[in-house]
Amino acid sequence: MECKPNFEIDRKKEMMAVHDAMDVLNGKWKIYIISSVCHYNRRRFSDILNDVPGISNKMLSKELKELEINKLIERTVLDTHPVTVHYELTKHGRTLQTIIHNLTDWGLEHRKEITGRS
Amino acid sequence: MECKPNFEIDRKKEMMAVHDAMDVLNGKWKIYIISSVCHYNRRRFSDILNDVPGISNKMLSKELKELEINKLIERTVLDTHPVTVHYELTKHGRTLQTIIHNLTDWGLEHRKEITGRS
DNA sequence: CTGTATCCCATTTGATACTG
DNA sequence: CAGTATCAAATGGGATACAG
Repeated sequence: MECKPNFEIDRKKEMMAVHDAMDVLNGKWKIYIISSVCHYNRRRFSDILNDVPGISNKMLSKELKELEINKLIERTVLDTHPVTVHYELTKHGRTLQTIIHNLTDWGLEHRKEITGRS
Repeated sequence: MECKPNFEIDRKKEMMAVHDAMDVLNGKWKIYIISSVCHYNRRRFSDILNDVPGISNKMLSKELKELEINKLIERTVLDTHPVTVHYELTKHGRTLQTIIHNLTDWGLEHRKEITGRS
């Protein structure tokens, strides 16, 4: 088994990469926020607040900041009175669509599996 | 836009499915545990403890139970002294490989994006 | 409208010790 | 080896009030 050493290194790298990805999607709300913004292309703070059932303004604010730091969404302040703020996915953020789609498919299959082929 | 209503229903369903999936992968350790078990096909408690850096036996025990409840892993007790316990992925658990692979790829790209094309 | 600041509770996680 | 028990600490998250 001369492939074993590389095998191990690859596994470390894989774990790190998965960790990076999960870190970004972590928390109770991020995927829903992304889903909301992605779905409408461009969305305001209070719109997202309505889109995501149960989220508080505090949490939304916090999560949006983290998503911005991770360059997944872009925040645009419009000079209106009172101010309007748009959020939209960056190009990088849109690359998450594949993952969200996979998670959706898997989630549907999983529910079947757990509930016994409902 | 006569497609709007279905659009909305689909979004709810999608959110629910993604939620189901994230629920299962939730917590700090599950994906690493899955990754470990998957990688070696069959793995013992203490092996996983070593594979996943930083995890405590309490957490490992708890996470393994949840994974078992969700039918992602199977626990086998061998009648040795002292007892040996094997964990392996179920067929359903193995379907997570696609997602883990996607997360890995995305994580690598994300790191490039954040660190500025390292 | 778009947030920020507090306060406070619940859940999660870690450290350590112990059991069959 | 494969866990459990217990206590303590950290974190997450809701409610409410307030600010630009």
